[in-house]
Amino acid sequence: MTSRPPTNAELSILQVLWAKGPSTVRTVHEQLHQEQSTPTAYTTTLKLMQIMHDKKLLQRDASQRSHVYAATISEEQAQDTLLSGLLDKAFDGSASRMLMRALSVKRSSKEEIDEIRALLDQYEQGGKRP
Amino acid sequence: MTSRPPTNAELSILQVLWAKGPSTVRTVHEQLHQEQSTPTAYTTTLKLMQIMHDKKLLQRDASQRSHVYAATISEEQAQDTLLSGLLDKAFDGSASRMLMRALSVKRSSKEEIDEIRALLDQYEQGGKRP
DNA sequence: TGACAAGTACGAACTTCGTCGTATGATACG
DNA sequence: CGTATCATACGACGAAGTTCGTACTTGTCA
Repeated sequence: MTSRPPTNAELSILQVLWAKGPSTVRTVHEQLHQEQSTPTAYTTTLKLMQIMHDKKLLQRDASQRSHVYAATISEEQAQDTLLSGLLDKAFDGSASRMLMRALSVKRSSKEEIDEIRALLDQYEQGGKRP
Repeated sequence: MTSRPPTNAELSILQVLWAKGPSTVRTVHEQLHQEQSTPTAYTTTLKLMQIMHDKKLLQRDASQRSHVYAATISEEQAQDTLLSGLLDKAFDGSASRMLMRALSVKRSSKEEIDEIRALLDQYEQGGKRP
């Protein structure tokens, strides 16, 4: 029953919805249109969102002529799905190994490094458990 | 020229090759066969590896009857490709944001946390740059 | 040498994703 | 009212990935 992680196109749509809250297809499409280097047709966005509704990735209010869609999963949930997939597939489940590569890829600033340290401290304090 | 990241099936094959070094299709297939919950036919592995050779993901020595294949990219390179894709797509390029989710997903041990801290120290010292 | 084992090559089918065109229905407004 | 506008629904298609069957080639060995 575990459905697949959101695809790229789905993720783009979800991101608009997370940022703007419940929106019509028109709104989402226009936002994407600005971001995309090679924009797509309106009906592409529409179909994608309909499919996502079938997949329960979106819920919709069809009481108005222009249906209003909202994400059914949070950004964090989506990130977790994607991340744990990658963690398992490519890093043997090791978060530290993954971070090591992430740092090598990303060339993080001193600020970000410090932020990560703070995160670790916080994690050790808060998220403790038997 | 930037080709796509390796797919899941391709990644499985690469992992065998990374672990065992240059190998025949037979060797790779038998290894996968053990790991897979629903094993695939020999010719599937063969075809995949042929395609990967076309894509330059594998190189091969065809001097013997059983061709010997080897990965043309390192595990680290593949991880970087996958990771930077996910970082861009889902985390707005922020390594710290990603780590935060990774920790929440993975429930890391104290040992792993310490390891990450060590990594950060090392990163700050070594990889310094203007 | 002839038959069997084991290898490669290749085409075909199926799935998922992403794309779009077109049909059809509702709304507004002159 | 009639027509232009804007929405949804839906079918089709191409690319990519994955799977497998089958044909062909090559080596082995009794």
